[in-house]
Amino acid sequence: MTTPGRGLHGQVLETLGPAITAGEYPPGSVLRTDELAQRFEVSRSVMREAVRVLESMHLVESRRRVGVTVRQKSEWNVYDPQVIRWRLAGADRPGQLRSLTVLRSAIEPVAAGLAAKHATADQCAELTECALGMVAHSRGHQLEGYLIHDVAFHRVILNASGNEMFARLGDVVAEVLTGRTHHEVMFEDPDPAAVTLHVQVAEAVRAGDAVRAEHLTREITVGALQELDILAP
Amino acid sequence: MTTPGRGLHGQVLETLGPAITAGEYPPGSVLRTDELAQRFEVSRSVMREAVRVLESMHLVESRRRVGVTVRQKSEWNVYDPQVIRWRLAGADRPGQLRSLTVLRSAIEPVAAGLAAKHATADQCAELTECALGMVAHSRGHQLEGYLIHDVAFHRVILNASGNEMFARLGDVVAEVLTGRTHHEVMFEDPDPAAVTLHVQVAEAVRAGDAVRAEHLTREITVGALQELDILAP
DNA sequence: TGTGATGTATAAGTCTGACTTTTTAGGATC
DNA sequence: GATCCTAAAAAGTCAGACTTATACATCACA
Repeated sequence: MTTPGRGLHGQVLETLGPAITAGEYPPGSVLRTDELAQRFEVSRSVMREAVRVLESMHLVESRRRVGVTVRQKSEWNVYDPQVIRWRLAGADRPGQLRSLTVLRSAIEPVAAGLAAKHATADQCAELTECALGMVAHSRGHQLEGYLIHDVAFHRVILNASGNEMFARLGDVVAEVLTGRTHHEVMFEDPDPAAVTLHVQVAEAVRAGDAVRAEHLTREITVGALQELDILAP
Repeated sequence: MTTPGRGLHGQVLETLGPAITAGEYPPGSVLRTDELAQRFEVSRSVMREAVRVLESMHLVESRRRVGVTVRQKSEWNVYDPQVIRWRLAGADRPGQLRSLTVLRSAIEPVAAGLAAKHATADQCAELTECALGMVAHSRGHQLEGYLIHDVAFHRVILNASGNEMFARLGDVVAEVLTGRTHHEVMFEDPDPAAVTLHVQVAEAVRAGDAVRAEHLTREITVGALQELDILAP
């Protein structure tokens, strides 16, 4: 799924990044480049490049005479796909999934509304195809096939919104949906109501009915929130 | 406002980053590290670190025997605060502001709804204070004072939502609001209706009325969209 | 003519060692 | 006790040599 560590510095990041995001080095911890270089058995220049990347993600801050300090969690670039992957692979995976699901619930309905206005004929067709694929795989424990079409469906919606910021969340949504299917409790077939909603969203988008598309998508995301017990009493 | 180029590699990024995001090097363009190092009069190691940062932002891709290739715009990490700043400083500033405003319109209402449920007493007090500050500076061309309280208001909402993904958009919102006041057409005093809405949102959050807080905030963001002529007929 | 193996040039990748610069801690001085 | 000075520590910078992957061209063979 993920690109396997481009170069030596990439391999270092593959273990150092998750370690930091997992809180193994609590905020305020100070690391030294030389020591890290020894620990990972790479040259200083390679380790420096790795630190630069962590710094650009706002995970650490490098200062003279002090060292490489781990930043507060609140400063991290939590939208960086790499950071998201690291956190999803770590201990606070549940919390991360909840945060991302709430984010989805805010974005996707609006994206669907915009998609109803801006989607091309090709995108409408693709959307319908995805929805039909979901229907076709909604029974008889075909979870993998269902997931593929589900992910594709939401990607099309986000892309068709015409907003680049929304479009870039395709990977995040994919990660959340995949995570739900693979790691969370989901042995049974998907909720038939959810499947129907997807089909209806595709129809609404094709019909150019923005209000309806937004409303239906909101129902989908409410369902996602309920699965994680995120809802007001 | 922004940290002025930490280190030599940071200074290089300050001119190379904006150049790439501005499309000065179109996607597919190939740069060579050595050549760049010469152009910027820095050593190869410094230039390599700069390239690593650009690579972590998915602005470029570095491959052996080929060079440093500029990626498609659709691959960029558009949520990276640095990338956002670079783009806001460049030619496609208007488009960027529109994208971010649409993003706001999706996020902030949901954030306000969550804030109504999760805001602490301190946050409620701060919110009220901000709203009152906005009222106090809403007449007589006190745009700067108004802006400060406006930015603070939205930051509190996002933080009080309790969602880390929302909280991290505080800087983005600040950038959009500041941009609107400073660069766009805004000579007149703010719309009184908008000021009232902010006060009402503060009240709703304090009262724990999530639905009302969300609805009122949606009205605010609709106003922001209308200012940029983003709305369906 | 097309296809597959081979070779080569190229640019990134890596390592090392020496040097510079900034910043902080701690001591000396008043 | 406050201020200044000194020394050490760690990141930062640079130059040069070497390694490695790989795109591309060349050539042999079917």
